[in-house]
Amino acid sequence: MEEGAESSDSVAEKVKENQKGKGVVVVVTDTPERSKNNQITTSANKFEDSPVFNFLNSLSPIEPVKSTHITQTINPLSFASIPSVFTSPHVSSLKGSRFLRRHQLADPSKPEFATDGGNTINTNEPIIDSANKSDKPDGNLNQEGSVDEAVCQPSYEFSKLEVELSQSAVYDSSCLHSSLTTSYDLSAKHSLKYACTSSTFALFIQEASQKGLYASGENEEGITQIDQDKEATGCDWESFISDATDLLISESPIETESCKKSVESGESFYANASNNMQNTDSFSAAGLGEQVGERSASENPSSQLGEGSELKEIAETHDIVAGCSTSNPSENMDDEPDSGLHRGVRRRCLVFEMAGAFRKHLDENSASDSSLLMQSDGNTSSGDGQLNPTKDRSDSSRCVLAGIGLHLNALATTPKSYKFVAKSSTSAPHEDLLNNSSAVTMLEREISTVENGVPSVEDDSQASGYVVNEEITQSSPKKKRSKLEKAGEGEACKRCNCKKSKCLKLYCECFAAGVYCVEPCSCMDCFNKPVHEDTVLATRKQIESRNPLAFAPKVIRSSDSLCETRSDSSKTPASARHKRGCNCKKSGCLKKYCECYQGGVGCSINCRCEGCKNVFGRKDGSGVIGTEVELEEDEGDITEKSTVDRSFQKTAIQNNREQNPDSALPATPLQCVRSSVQHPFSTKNKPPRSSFPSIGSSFGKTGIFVARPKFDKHFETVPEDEMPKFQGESPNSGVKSSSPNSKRVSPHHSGLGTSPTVRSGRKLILQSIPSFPSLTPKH
DNA sequence: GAGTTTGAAACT
DNA sequence: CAGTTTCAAACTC
Repeated sequence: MEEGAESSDSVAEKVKENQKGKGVVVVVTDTPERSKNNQITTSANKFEDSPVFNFLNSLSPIEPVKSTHITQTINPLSFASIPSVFTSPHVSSLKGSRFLRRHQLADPSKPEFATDGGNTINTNEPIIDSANKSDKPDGNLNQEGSVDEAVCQPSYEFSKLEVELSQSAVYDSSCLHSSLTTSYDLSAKHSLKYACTSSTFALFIQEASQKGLYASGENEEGITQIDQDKEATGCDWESFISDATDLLISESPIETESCKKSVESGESFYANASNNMQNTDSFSAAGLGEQVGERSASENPSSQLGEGSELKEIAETHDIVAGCSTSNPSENMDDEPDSGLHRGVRRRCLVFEMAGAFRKHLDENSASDSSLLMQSDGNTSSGDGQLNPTKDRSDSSRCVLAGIGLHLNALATTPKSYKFVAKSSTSAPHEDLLNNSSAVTMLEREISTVENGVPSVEDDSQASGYVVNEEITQSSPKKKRSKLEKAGEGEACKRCNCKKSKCLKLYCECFAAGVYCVEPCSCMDCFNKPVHEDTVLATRKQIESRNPLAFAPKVIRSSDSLCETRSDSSKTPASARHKRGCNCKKSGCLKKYCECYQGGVGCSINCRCEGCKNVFGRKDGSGVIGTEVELEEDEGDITEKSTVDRSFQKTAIQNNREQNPDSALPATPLQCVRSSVQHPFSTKNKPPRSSFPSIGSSFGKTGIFVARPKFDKHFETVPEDEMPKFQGESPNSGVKSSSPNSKRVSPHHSGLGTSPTVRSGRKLILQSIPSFPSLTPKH
C-alpha cells in the first residue's frame, strides 16, 4: 500500500513534470515504469532515468516515423489514399496515436513488453491489494498469486482498449494519446469530464497528477467516481461532442444519439472548424483517447482491484471499453447485447473505418504489424458481434471493412465537404497544403472508390467495406474500372485511362477532379500521384493561370436555385447549368459526350450545341427536367433511347452526387452558395468531384480535411439530423435532377447570385464559409 | 477487348 | 478568338 502510494506520488510528480515538459508520452512511459518501480520499490526519479523508460520513450517516436514512411512508400493504388491521409496533420497525429497504441497493444502481447506489462501489473499490485481488501466478488485478482495473471489480462485488455481507441480516434494526436495513457494510470475518474475540453483536459491532467496514483488509496472512491462519471458521461459526452468535435461523435458512447450528435458536432465543427479544425480534431480525439484511456486505466485498476463488474459497467457505459474492457471476453460477449456495446463498436467501426482499411492494406502489404492490427480489427469485429479479439484477418478484415464501408461511404458522399474544410484551412502554407492536399485527395479517392463500390451509402457498412477493399485490392485496374463502370458507380471515383497526358491535363478525369490517380486507374506514365505532388501542383497552377475556372465545377448551381428550393421546394429549379456550356454537334446532347448531359443539367445559352435534345433542358429552354428522366422521357426526343434514359438517370444521379455535390452535395448548400455565388473562387474550389482542394491549390490542410471526413461521416451516418439542413440546401440545388421536386423551372441562373437569405438560413454555412476563403486558392 | 465516335482540352 | 490537333471518355461492335 505504502509503496503504491509512493509510486502514485512519484507518478503524480512525473505527470506534473510532463505537463510542463514532455507531456503525455512521458507519462505513458511512466506508467509501465511505475509498475516496475512499484515492484522494485524505486522512486519515480529512478524510473524516469531507467533505461526502460528511455526505451519506451524512444519507441514512441519510432512508430510515427514508421507511419510516415508508410505513407510515402504506400502504393498510390490501394494505399495512396490512406497514406495521404496520414500525411495530413491529423493524420500524423493519427499515425502517432495508432502506432503508439499499437505498440502498447503489442507490448502486452509481445514478450518484449511483457516485462513492462509485468511492471504495470506490479504497480497495480498495491492497488490490487487494496482492492482485495475491498474484496469485491467480481474482482479477478483477489489473490496475490493470481494477481499477475489478473494484471496481465487487464493490461492486455487495456492495450486492446487503447488499440480500439486509437482506431476509433483515428485522428487522435500522439500527444493526446500520451495524455490518455497518463490519465489511465493516474485516474480514470476524471477522464470523461476533462476530456470534454482541451482546457479541461489540461485540468484533468493536473488533477490526475495530483490525485494521480491515489488509485491505491482511493481505488474504491475512484471506482465509484468512475461510475458517477459513467452516469455523467452521457452528458459530458454530449456536451463534449457538441462543443468539441465530430470525431468524438463516432466514438461517443451515445449511439442512437451519436448520429444526431455527430451531425450537430459536425455543424459546430464546421462553424469553428476552419481555424481551429486541427485543434478541435486533435482535441476531440484527445478527448476520446483520454476518456478511453482513462476508462481503460480505471478499468485496469478496477480489474486489478477485482472489480470486474465495475469495469464492465464502465465498458458498457463507454463504448470503447465494451469490447476490451472486461477481463473476461465472455462477459463482454454477454454484455454485448447491450446496445451500448454495439453502439460503441459501430462507432469504432466508423472511426476505424479508415484506419482499419489502411491497416488492412498495410498488413497485406507488410505483415509486420499484423498482430496488432489484427487485434484491433478483431475488436472491431467484436463490435459486429464478436467481442473476442479475433486475430483472424478474415474476421478482422470483415469487421474493418464493415466499419470502413460506413466510414468511406460517409466520406464518399461528402467529398465536397472535404473541400470546404480544406478551403477553410487554406490559410496554411502551400507546402502544408500540398501534403494535406495529397492526403485529402487520397481520401477523396478512396471515398469515391467507396462510392463506386457502394451504390447506397446507407447500405450496410460491411457490404460497402467489402466492395471498397475488393476494389482496392483488386489487381487489375481495368477490371475494376469496368466493373465499376458497369455498376454505374463510376463517376464518384475517377479512374482514368490516360496514356499520353500523364494525367497532368484536364483530359485526365482524375486530375481534372483534383484527385490523385489511384490503383484502379489504368493510366500510363502517370504523374498525378502524391509522389509528384510538386509537379501536379505546378501543372495545376499553370492550367489555372490559363483558366482560373479550369478546376471549378463544370456544373454550377445557381444561387437562384437555392433560394427557390428553400422558398419553394416545389419549384426546385434546375438552376444548375454547365459552366461553359457544351459544344455538341452530333450527340444531340443526349450522350455523355455532352458535359451538360453528363452533369445532369440542361443546356443553356452558353451552349453552342447543335440539335440540342438535352433531356435535362434544352438550350432554347424548352427542355424541362422533371424529377428525373421520366418527365423528360415524355419528350419524344428523349424517348428515343431508353438506354440513354437509363444511363441518363444513372448519370443524372451520379452527377447529382458528384457534380452537384460540389455545388450541392456534401456541402451542397454551402458549396452552392459560396462557390457559385459568394466566392468566385469557390467555384474553383469546388471541384465537381471532390476535390480539388485536395490536391492542390485549394487543398485544404490536412487537419481540416481530416476533420471534414468525420463530419461527412456524421453527415451520412446521421443524415437525419443534419441532412435535413444540408439537404435542404444542397440537395435541391445540387441534385435537382435527382430530387423529385427538382424540375427546372428557370433555365437562367447566373449561378453566382447567391441569395443572402439562404445564407442567413444556415448558420453553419455562413460560418463555415468564412473559413473557406483559403479555398479560393490563394492563386 | 478492340475499334470508333465524340467533344473537351490543348495548342497554334 | 478561331481553327486545328490532341486526347481520353463514351460508345459500339
